[in-house]
Amino acid sequence: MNPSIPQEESRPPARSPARRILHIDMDAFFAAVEEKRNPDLKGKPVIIGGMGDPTRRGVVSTANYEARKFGVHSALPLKTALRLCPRGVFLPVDFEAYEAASRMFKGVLLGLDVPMEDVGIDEAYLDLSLLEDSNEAVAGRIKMGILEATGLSCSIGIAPNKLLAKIASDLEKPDGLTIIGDSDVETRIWPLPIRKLYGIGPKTEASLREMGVLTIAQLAALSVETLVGRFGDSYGHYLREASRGMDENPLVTHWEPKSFSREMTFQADVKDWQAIARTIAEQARDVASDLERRGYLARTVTLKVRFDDFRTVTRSCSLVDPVRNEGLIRRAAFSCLQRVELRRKVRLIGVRVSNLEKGRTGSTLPGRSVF
DNA sequence: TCTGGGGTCCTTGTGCTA
DNA sequence: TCTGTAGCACAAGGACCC
Repeated sequence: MNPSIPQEESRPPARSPARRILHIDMDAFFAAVEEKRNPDLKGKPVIIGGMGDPTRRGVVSTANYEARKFGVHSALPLKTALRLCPRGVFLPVDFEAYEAASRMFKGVLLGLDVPMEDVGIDEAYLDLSLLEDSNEAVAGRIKMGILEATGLSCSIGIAPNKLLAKIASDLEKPDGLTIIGDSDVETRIWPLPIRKLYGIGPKTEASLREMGVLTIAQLAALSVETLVGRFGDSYGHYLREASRGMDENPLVTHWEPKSFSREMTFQADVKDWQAIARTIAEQARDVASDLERRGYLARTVTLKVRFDDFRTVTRSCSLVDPVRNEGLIRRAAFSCLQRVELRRKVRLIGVRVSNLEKGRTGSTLPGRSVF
């Protein structure tokens, strides 16, 4: 609810004016970029992830539609992907190439001169509410523009809010266009599995399945008391509204970062304290460099340790004054490490800085540390 | 058996202070 | 001075997203 609009208790809240929100999602983006620069890959199952070596640790970032026929999907361990699709073409993640393509397709979107929310490398929302052109005309222009600029296809969803637009863009992939109105929620959204709803991940899905809830319609039929009792006040109310296609969230056209982090999974689990210390030092240097480059200072340093049994612990400490100094971040991370019992082998180490505030660039302020 | 990396947001527990 | 409580900040963990 918009806090700037006074509400009268005796009347129902005024319905906000109809919005037209477009969500665009590039089709199998990383794989499409790879196929574009290497046409020999066309028609082959392409799997992108980690260092491109499926015998090493890593997960699938993107699989093209041919690879998906074998059951390969995002977040699948590369070793499993290799077992499912032994003739797949495995490639390393080339972020620079994907970011270059991302800038090109977002350039097309910016050309429309409407509010845009950037969502990661291959997605965006546009607010078309003030445009006079039809949904089909705008979508057609975007698709043509992106195809000309990048040679890539995309899928588009248009709906009265972000939640529905995102679901819509996923309904007809690849190269799809789906337009959903308020009155389509029962026929188009409710039959879908709960996992299609933004914010429902594997844990919530499992919890809802235990309750016999498999579709969004079944979720919408639950009382708010049931949902709040099971999932808490905030998330319970979110599920209630989302299952009914309700979402008043505005587009976020500007935001400040809340944290910077680096983490690394070792190729083989380690017990060697020196290897762990070296990694922490490198990660402290990298996050300090992020702070410097982006012009921020951080007050909190957090160390993350994942053991060979996948148990994860974090330890954090806050400094008296915010810093971006590599040495102080490293010392803070080491002090956190001293509070972790290293009885098992370590699988992953990570360093995060948070509690950010804007600071001047061009120096590595020493800050006043508790150390 | 296998489970990345870089983020955000929320919940819960705890300690401090008024 | 002691005790209970509310509010707040911080720490830790978990779920989710791309």
